[in-house]
Amino acid sequence: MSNLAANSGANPQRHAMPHPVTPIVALDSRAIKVACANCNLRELCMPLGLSPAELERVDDMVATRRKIKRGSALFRNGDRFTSLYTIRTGFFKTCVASEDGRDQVTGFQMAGEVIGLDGIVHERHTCDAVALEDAEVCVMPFDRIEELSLQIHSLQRHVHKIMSREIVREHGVMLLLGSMRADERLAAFLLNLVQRLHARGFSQTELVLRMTREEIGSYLGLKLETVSRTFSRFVQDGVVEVKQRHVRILDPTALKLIVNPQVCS
Amino acid sequence: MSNLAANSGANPQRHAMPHPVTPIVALDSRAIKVACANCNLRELCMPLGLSPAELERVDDMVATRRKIKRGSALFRNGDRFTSLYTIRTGFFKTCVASEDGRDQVTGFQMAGEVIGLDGIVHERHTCDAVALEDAEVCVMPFDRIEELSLQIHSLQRHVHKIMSREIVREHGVMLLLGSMRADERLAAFLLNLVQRLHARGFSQTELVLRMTREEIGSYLGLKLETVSRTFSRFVQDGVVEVKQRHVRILDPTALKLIVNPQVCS
DNA sequence: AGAGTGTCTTGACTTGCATCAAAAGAGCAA
DNA sequence: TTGCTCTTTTGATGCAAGTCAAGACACTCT
Repeated sequence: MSNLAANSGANPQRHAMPHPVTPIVALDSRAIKVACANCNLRELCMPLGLSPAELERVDDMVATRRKIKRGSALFRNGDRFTSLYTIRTGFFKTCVASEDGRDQVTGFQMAGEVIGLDGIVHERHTCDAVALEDAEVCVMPFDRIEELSLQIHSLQRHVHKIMSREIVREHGVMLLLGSMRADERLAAFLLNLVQRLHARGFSQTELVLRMTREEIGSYLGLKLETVSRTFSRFVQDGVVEVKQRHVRILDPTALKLIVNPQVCS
Repeated sequence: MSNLAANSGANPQRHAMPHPVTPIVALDSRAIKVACANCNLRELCMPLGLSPAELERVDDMVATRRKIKRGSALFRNGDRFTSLYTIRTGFFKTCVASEDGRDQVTGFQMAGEVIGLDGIVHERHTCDAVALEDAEVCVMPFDRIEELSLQIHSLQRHVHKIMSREIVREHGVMLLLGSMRADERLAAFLLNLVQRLHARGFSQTELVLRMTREEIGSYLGLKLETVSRTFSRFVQDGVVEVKQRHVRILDPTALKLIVNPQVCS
């Protein structure tokens, strides 16, 4: 069964990293002075090419940082909207609920990604953001973001891009939910996760799921049993190795082929 | 079968309007000078409370207007992004396609709504916007929008809200696609359409679908046969009257109950 | 009016996923 | 350790929606 089990340390992904990729994310943050200027997530959450002077003002924009314990919420549906949040460490899910209690995970967010955009329209949040592991976020009061965007042109553009990116991402999810089969959905999900992790310096082939089968199912419009069965089928077919939440992708091409039946890429 | 058939004139919805609601939309636009200042869609697409001076500058922002024939595209996936568009008249669908040719309608847009937000991130559009009937849009070059937002604070806020609204709307679609049955989806779809039409001065109970069953199906993650069958079931149950694309809602409460099994509202 | 095309409805059958149920495994506290 | 809970897997069965196919209907163009 290989050494997947051996990776069960505090952060298996780091041990598993097989490439000479500089990790953009330093998960132990004690030593690092917390300021945008020397934050290694900056290129994920801030526009490039800021002058030192501008960087300083952006630093002022980030009011505080906030730690969220695993399982508790950064904000909930109905909460007054005040700020956007950039994830420094940890992993979140966002979910909406219908009046009759059904709920739907709308996304999973990791370091460098921004949450809270849903709150802007009505000055209230319309979904829950729950930490799937102990997390820390930068709190950026939206008033200040708007103020500063008036002065730093590239920040304004950046905010627009972040929102547009979210819209495009959701288009992709709609495509997935509207027209894919269970195995295609799960394959697309795994590829997306691993690609985002890779962009943060982690392995391209190995990952630890921070969410339960039920949460994956909710995101993908499937029941947890279906998620589990589909994982099992992937294992049978030699496409991935799964040990609980540890997943190793053995055959990335096969996964891509599952998502995209005809054309390989 | 009642007078549904009698409504097949040029614009049945207007005849059908039963309330003393001032129509915000004037569908015949010949007489009206086209300028934001006296556009009756302004309160849908622009922030409230602009000064006359500001209004004039907003007018300058709207570079041109553009007519799109039924069936042709305002923009297509891959097109260079330059502008956002506000619909003046007509009806659009937006759709994305996967590499292997499946496609998914991501939304239907009507007068006063803004399309093109998807293009901001990568300066290219990632979906097609196709007119479902002859249409006219206001072309707003995005550069100018950003420029003017620096000066008109409420415009900046407005742009943010429009994007956030789109994100929230898509959350709703994800909930629908991820966790609802066919009848719930179709009921939610009808209620949403009629609600938006009502906000534009049309009937709360009667509407003309501008799209085919297949397009509805694509949007709702269903096959056209399922859409058709579900319509038939609604008719059988006396919830709606359907004659081709003319739909009359006989029992709005029943529709709401279908969407929201437990709690009536 | 008639032919042609695109759209919609309906029926018969199939299937992918949900549901229900049971048991195994992992994690945690006493 | 034992007991408890939460998560995951797997099996048996049912059903909602998909697929395939035929025909009806509506609209357009000659």
